[in-house]
Amino acid sequence: MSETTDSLTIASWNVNSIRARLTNVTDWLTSAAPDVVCLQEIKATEETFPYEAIEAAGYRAHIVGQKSYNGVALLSKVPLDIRLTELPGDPDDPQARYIEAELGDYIVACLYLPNGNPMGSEKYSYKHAWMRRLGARMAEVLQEERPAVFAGDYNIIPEDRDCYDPAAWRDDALFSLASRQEFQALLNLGYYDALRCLTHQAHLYTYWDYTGGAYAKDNGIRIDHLLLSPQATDRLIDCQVDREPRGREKASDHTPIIARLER
DNA sequence: ATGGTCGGCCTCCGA
Repeated sequence: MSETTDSLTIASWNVNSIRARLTNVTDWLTSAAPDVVCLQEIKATEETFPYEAIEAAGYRAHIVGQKSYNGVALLSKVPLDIRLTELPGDPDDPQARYIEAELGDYIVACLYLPNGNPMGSEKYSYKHAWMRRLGARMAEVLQEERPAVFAGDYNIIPEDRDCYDPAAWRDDALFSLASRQEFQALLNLGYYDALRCLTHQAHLYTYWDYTGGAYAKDNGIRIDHLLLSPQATDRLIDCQVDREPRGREKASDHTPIIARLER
């Protein structure tokens, strides 16, 4: 997607360590050049985040960091105002999974929803509690009646067609009936799945496991999503998955998803 | 084919 003056491009990418992925990320920032980039699993803190390299690529970085695990970042070519650095609803939650900003009249949230495996574990109940907190926040934002983009790794496969082998994933926390229902509840608030608004492409997956040559066999799943408020949906021009970074050396297991909206 | 692959970090956990 090339830039135009009257549009805003917003991308989401789980990079699985910003330091291990640095050249892949800066190369992609230079070539794809989105205005705003939501990164997940940066696995870095303010002390270890490579601010200089990101700035050299033309982006200001705002991060919510954590050592070893999780961590989210908002990169932007244009100024934005951070207004939340944690998901409301549990002040004791120590995991770095949420950052929210304003950019003009837009609201942009970058989220890393818990994986939740194995089913029935404390991780699974944490995932579902986190999704209910996210729903409460998304309902609040909806009341502002502004264009809002909730971008991130949702760790949810919404439908059979978003998975190379639905039967194999039936009892996984990414595809359990309860997980899919909780994701549908987010849409039922009044949000739209950007990729499903405009396109009917063959390849919509955003993640391929590192094991077993999954990418070469296209054994993928679609778990990275951009959910849009009605006001953002009205401004949606295009939404694409960019598979190119997944095929490179030292790739993340996820690949970026990008939307273009009227500014 | 009862395995397989990453990243961080410290010999295992999370994905």
